Amino acid sequence: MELLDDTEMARWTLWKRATDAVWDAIVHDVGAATGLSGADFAVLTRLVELGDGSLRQQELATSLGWQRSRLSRQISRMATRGLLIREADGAARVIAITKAGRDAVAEARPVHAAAIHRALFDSVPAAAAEQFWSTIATIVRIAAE
Amino acid sequence: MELLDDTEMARWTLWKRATDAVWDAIVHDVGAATGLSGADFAVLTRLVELGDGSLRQQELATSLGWQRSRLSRQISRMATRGLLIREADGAARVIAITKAGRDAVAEARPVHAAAIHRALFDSVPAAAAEQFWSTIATIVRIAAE
DNA sequence: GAAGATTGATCGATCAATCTTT
DNA sequence: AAAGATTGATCGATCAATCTTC
Repeated sequence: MELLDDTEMARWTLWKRATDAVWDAIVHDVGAATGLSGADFAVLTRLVELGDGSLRQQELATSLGWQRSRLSRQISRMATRGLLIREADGAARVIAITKAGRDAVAEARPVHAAAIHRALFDSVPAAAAEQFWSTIATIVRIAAE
Repeated sequence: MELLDDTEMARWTLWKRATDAVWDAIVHDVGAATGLSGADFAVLTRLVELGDGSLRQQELATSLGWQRSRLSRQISRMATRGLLIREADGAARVIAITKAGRDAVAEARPVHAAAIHRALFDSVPAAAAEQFWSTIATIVRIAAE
């Protein structure tokens, strides 16, 4: 029945604040520049990178790690805003990015990249980078078990 | 107008997955053991640690870094469940933990601590710890600017 | 009926507007 | 009016139930 000691509590608080602050900074910058939410951006980049503009909804869900219903609603909202369209293919749906969606993601990407550099990469000293990123990789592996 | 190169993209994806996985693991374990959400747990531990059981709503909001309205609604839900009570003090409110709230947080704390160890601390090699946590501290400082 | 997707119900978060006490 | 808090409206997330196409 152990609890966290002071150092551990401080480290946990630090971790929580760091992870929130990085995400908030990126969402803020991308949103301010383009009006896209984190979810919007995630969907659009997958369409462009994995599917060259279109993907089956199923594949999109898998690559995002989202529930079907969440993606369905997200797509509805994005379709309303003209960022993508839904095309039927039998029982399946193919989601295709529109011109407006491509424009938005093209505008967002450099902002996204710059925000990640500023909020995250720039704080990791070059000398510590290897070690740091390998630790993060270990965390993913263990935490997701 | 730079974008992320492959290594950077991989690192960013890794970071996002690691931070999500750690939080999800902790929320899952605490929720499964006690029925408390991350927000419930955050509120209750502040009451106990900062206020020895009760705090002005204002102070609670500040220490959580939450908007007034969010806290107000969270407190309403928690009061309904008997985890705390609201007491008027002029225009202010004093939030006091109940017996049920104390029991819940007492049950949750060791689970929370164990989850943090497993999902986060155990993945940071002792030899890299100093360096790692000081990098996280730098990230907080820079990202939150 | 199995695979793929959407919908209803409900909960949680946020903004702006409002109410209350001093 | 200022400080403290709540409420209405709306958006987003999740679960279970439902609809559609094969």
